[in-house]
Amino acid sequence: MALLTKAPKGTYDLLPRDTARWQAVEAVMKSEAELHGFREIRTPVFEHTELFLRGVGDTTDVVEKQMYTFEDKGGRSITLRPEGTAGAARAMLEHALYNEGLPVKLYYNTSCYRYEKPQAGRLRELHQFGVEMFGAADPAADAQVILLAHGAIGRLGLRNITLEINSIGCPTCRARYHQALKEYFSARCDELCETCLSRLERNPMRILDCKSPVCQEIAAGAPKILDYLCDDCRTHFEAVQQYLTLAGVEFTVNPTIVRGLDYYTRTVFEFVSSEPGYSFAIGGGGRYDGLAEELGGKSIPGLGFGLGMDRILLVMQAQQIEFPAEETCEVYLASMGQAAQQKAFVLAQKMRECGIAAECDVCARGLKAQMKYADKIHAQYTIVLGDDELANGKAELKNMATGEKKEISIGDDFIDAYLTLSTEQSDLAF
RNA sequence: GUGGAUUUAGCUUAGUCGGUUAAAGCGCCAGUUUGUGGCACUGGAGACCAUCGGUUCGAAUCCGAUAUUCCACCCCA
Repeated sequence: MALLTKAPKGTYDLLPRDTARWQAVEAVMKSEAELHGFREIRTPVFEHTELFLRGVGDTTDVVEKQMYTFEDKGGRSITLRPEGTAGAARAMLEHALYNEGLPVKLYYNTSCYRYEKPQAGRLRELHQFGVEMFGAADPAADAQVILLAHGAIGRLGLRNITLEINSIGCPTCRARYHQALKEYFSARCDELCETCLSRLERNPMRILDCKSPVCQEIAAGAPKILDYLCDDCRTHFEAVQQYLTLAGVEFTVNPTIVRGLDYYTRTVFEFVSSEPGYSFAIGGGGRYDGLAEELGGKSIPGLGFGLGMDRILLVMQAQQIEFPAEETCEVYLASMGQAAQQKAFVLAQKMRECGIAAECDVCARGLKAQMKYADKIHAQYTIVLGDDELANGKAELKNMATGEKKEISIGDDFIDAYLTLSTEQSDLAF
């Protein structure tokens, strides 16, 4: 039992009682993306391993330590996608979507896989909503993509989320900055903590947000990325901020945002939750102007973001954000005896054919049990059928909220009678 | 990957110093005189006490390993 009835580590089941909220969140994302002119793309769960080595970067933690990679029966090295951008970029290039007019604007809602050590909001199967825009190099594109994520987060009603942005420059100016950082920290390497010593070579920018007080003090005097941006990158970053300000979006510039994927250039951003117990990034993204070329395609700029659906749902739950009511049964047809059960069966199906959510007994239970069930599923109306009703061709339509009953025909005019009565009732409610 | 905690019915928990049929609330199923939900009452089902092993006459309880979830790192959505 222990093994067979337990979902694998770092995964979980989405149960019927939870799917409605997910659908609600997904609907907001989809709607916001489509408002911005993005269209859905669905790519395979697995790709050639090479795609992520080249695209995401073979020295990143995600690629080095966290990929689900295996050899298939044909000897190919296959990897479950650890993120969504590489696959979308691959598909865009493969199908030459850039010939259908620029920019190419894509969105997706998919699961990603990373071999993580799980914690709350850190899973091995995670769900991301993401968008990618290709062929737009202008800062207005950066601002629009950020605006899209910002809009979706706002529409969901999330609170305590801050937008943090940074520019990590182009490969040229970033290399100069890394060099300057290395020189600065190397001079004081005997004071740095052990972790930061290892960061010195791998990713010196990480030292900037080390939690050790000593490192923080040293980092405070370190060179700033923004001072090392080339003119083009600086102008671009300033323009992005200007657009965001024009749009009335609040943000802070956080020079320590680095992002863990190699493909990023220039603008990077994160949406960070400060909800107590849930202080993590619920989404992030940036520009990746070199990605398409790195994948062997034509040089085409790009940018996008990923929002962590699992984390967003966690925060929404923590903030007790209300979700729209679930679809519930409209009419429950209770019955007593076989003839009535058959009649209920037929009437329920007739209602469904007219688009009315109807249920009837399929457990051959007693009337009381059926009424309890109708209550449990929040049926709006019930109708009880028995020998008397079958004989008279009439039954009572009961409003479960008010207890009010009205006579209803169960003959050929049943649907019409129901529609008339239920309309009258809802009119009364207003 | 490192360090620390957690684990008892579907859920939330109690369980004394190791002592025999592991307890409660909620939920589920059924009944409360034969045709109507919510309230109340009564009853029932449901737990190899995470798993495997060890100590012991005896383990939910002590020890070990493994697993799970969570926390801090690492990293990230």
